[in-house]
Amino acid sequence: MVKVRFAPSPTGYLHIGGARTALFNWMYAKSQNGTFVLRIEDTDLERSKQEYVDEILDSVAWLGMSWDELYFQSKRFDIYRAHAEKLLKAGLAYKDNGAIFLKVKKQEIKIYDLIRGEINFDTSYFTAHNDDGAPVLDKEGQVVLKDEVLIKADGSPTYNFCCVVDDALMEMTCIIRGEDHISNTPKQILMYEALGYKPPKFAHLPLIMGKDGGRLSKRTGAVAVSEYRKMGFLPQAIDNYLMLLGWAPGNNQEIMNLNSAIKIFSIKKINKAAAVFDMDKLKWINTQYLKQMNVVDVASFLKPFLKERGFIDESTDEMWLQKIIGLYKGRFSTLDEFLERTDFIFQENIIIDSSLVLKHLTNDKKEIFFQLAQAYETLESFDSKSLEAVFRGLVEKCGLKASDVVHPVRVSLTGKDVGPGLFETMEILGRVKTVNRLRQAFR
RNA sequence: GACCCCAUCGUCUAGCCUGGUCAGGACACAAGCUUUUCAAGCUUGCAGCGCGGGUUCAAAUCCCGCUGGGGUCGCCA
Repeated sequence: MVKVRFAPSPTGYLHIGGARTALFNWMYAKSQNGTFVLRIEDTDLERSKQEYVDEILDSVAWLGMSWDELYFQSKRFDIYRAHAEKLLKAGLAYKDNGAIFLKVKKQEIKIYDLIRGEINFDTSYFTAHNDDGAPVLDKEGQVVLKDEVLIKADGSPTYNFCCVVDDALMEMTCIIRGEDHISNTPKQILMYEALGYKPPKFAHLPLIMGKDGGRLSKRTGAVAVSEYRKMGFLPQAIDNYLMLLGWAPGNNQEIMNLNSAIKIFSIKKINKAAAVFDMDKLKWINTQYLKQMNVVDVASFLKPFLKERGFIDESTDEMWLQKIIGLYKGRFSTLDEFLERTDFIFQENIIIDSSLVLKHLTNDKKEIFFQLAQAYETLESFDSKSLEAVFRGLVEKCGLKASDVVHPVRVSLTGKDVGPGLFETMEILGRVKTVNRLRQAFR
């Protein structure tokens, strides 16, 4: 029976790298019909915050990962202490300055990694080194090994110790975590051995890097899952993108939901090399999911955001909103982009960039704008077909070309020189805003 | 610096284990079609096995070295 865990520390928001680690753990558990545990590593009482715990739990759930068990290390301090005492009694650990240390002797440590194969370490390298890189030696010329802290002087247990005790007690079968933990692994193996527990298997995931090749950070873009949520990414899209970072479903398939993915997921097929996070591809995937969704679902996804900005309220016509979404489907990859393109619909007044005014709202268009406003004001049915018919009629009468008027009108109505079909746009905008904006164009 | 990990188009990757298909797909980019513009869509194009040695009839694939990148060196997690 497979059992794995995601063990975040609530000293910050869940970031995209952590989310991917959680995802691979979750996918592995699900693919093996195993158990997925969420363990909050809040042993650092100073830095751990409840708001981060809430945010992490919320983000994990939002991404569609459900956990079978939930633990908080802060509630298990007595367990860690008991284990330390046991080592003390067995003579494998000692007390010094209030802290409890595990004695480390020189030895080779072999770890088996499901992704990387065998990795070998020598405990001599745990020691401090001189400036020239040589290990510190004692009087007899032996390397001075640095013993591992189990319990700190303030009585709180160390990360490595809690991790080992918990992973052993919770009977984890495989530890899937980031590559940055490789160097912790030999220290932890030592603790497993001292405690008399059999070490689990390990799988160290390649790291996710920013565009600059360095670690993913705020400098290279958003890192918190919650930020992506606010930007209007769909959880399915983020899951899909994240699973592609270091793993491939095969058959040249890329768009794949979690349910299908867990059927074919294999931990051994995970890549060894670090991957660069590519926002463009994430956006593209988000677009793919948005396009697969029907307007009703997109509407319910968008609504909370639109409400928050005061763009819509309870009285907003549902059909009207769906019509807008239908018109813009395929034209936006995230909520942010949607708002960027449709703000003119929701806002009372628009600001037209002066360069667009200069280019499109030239005085020779004044007359046709006047006539259009006049005609639209009294047009019986304000639908795109009628609007277009009137438009073409008037334009021809004025001896103008439709395309020469379409763009200026679009600019006057939307403040943009690009967008969906002009007449559908008018229909959605409605008579009042359309006529007013046509009139205001030359004021 | 020491130790550890890694190395296929600009990016994500398939192929590597079990050497022999013009190294396949996707994003991005470019061009064309379509169109009142944009986007979408369709078509096409550009672009890669880091370098050097081996092993072999044959190497992206196996071995070694180099170079390059990343990670870790806390009584943080």
